Amino acid sequence: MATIKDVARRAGVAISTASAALNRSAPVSEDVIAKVAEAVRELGYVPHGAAQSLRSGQSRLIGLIVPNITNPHFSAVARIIENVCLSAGYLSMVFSTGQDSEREDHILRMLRQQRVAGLVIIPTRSDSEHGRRLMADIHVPTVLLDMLVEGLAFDVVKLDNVAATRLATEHLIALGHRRIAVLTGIAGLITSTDRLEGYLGACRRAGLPIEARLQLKGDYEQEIAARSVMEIMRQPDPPTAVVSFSNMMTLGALHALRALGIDCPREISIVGIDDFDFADLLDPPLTVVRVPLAPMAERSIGILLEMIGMKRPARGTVEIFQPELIARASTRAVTA
Amino acid sequence: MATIKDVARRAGVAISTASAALNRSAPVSEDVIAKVAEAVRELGYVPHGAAQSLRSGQSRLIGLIVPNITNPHFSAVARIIENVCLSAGYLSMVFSTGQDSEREDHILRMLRQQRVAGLVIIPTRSDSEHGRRLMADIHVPTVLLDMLVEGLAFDVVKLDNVAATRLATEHLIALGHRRIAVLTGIAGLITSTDRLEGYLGACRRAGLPIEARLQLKGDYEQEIAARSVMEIMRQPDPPTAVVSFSNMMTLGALHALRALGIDCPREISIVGIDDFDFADLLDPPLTVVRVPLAPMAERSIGILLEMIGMKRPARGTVEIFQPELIARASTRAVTA
DNA sequence: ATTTCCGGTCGAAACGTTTCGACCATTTCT
DNA sequence: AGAAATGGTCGAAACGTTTCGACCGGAAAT
Repeated sequence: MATIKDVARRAGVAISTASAALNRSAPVSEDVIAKVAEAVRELGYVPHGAAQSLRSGQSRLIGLIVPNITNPHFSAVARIIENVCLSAGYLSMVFSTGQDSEREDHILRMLRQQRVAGLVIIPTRSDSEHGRRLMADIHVPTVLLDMLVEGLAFDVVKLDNVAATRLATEHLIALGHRRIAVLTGIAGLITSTDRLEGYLGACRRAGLPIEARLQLKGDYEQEIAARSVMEIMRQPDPPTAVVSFSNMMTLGALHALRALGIDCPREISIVGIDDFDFADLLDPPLTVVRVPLAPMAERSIGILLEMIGMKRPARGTVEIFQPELIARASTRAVTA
Repeated sequence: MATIKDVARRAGVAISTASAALNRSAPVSEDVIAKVAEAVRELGYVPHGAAQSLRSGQSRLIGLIVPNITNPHFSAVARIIENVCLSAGYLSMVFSTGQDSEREDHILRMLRQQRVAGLVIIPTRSDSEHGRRLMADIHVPTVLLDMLVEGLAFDVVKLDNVAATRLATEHLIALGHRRIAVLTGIAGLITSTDRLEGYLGACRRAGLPIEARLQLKGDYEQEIAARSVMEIMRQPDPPTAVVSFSNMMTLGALHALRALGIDCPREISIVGIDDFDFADLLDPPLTVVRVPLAPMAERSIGILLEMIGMKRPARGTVEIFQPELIARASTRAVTA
């Protein structure tokens, strides 16, 4: 494969001149620029990224770490970040942790080996121990998306999670529901506690009793959510509505209800956090709280590229985006 | 950041010995191995991928190029390939072409700059001109997934596309349908022509008339499919069933029908190629032809890693996987 | 007892870039 | 007219690895 040496020889100039011509990193005559460009074309020269990276000490690689690329929520993020990176001359590398912190370690290590220029992470956990570990393992500019890790100097782009569940819960309350279950997320995650707080706050403000049994176990994935819904619906006094913390858990809940022969929305209402492409094609079309994902993803990669470009350190700023309720058919006034 | 030089100094050995100890590339005493490992731990040394890649002439990067990572079909592929790569010590880099061949060029170029060790591609087109261009641009082991490009020496892993639509069409015919529309894919793609052939063959064998107007325009995405369905359903003598070439187009069709107030499956049956997670939660639960995606993806990356590992050239082999019909509620016997 | 072999270690070259100081003509300033 | 600045070019060093040939001492083979 052709190297810059071949290009230089063909263009009849020194290697350093060819390099300068390619990168416009020093004054070069028009004549030479043209000859170099010509040689590049003829030889099909493509610079060797590893050599550039080694010498210059910078890479054009951006790491993106999400819980699961298979989830429409995260693949949408990946697509946006890929686009922004590509048009800024960077390359994004996406990885799924699968909520496995060992795997997260491994990925982080591989990315470190590649000397990525920066990282966008949707962390698996948000406790301070995990935060410390992240801080220790990461030596490049990093933006946390969707999730705040306690007391860390990373920049963060996130949703107003309290507002998200407040919107959802108040919507149900306005429809007359009084026994509202909530499908919670992984315990300890700030996302989960915030969303729980939004729900609890709305209940309290409406004078609804807070029942522990209505706080269903979940992990943001389908299966456990389905099981939790199964259980509660078999008990006496089942809830008349459910607030789900994620779209995958909403699907799990629908599966469970279908298996039990319970009709949504006639017998139970469901509202989930996070809209997605097919939400309106489901049976029933889902009422959801929409997360402004695209702007959030764009902003996060924007901040990251700015940090990299201007060599500016993390400021620990937190940008918060507001959710919005989209009422469709999975919620309905309670029929006394 | 610590280099192998630091590690060597700390362990009290030569750089080359440290390297040999790390890679087991030459006999090294147990004693030295231990000391080097110790030094690595103490310094938090992580090898510089670019330097390794530059010197050794090989990278541990695998490129994956799909039409759109946002499509559940492709994100599932990405996840599988990521897993296999990671456990084989490689790193996968996923990119979406968005059916844009200029963008595909750009991506290919960037991957070439990174000197990826190999490529898994789901090509945007399959005509021979595109094939030639691919062949010219690609100088690394490559496996084509899901799509055969005419007369090329790449190894290919694909679905039996003719069988897929044959299964779908015969299912509808068995239910008594005689005016069966087909939502076709991008013209010129071998996938599309194969699928069309499967449909036409089934129709012919059943003695159904072939009507050109029933072959609806599509591009594997939602929007155009929706428009095509809108149009045909407004004409006299609309079809009683539709075979869709992709899950996204099936969703588009569903949108269109809903907008027109046409009930599926009462007034029209739909069967789509490619199952996905939510297919059974849609309204109605979708009858689909399942594509054995996981085995296909695993096989493709398996072949690729084998080619890279054994330095064996492409053999131009084609491996074909068989689809399977999953009958759910979107298809129903025609009511005369 | 001499040669051969082998485990273990080392120094140096090489991979393909970027970057820096040096150099040479010109031009511009004083 | 001489000094200083400027545009254009070059050679060489450096980035952090891997790899190769050379070396050494001791064990095995003759």
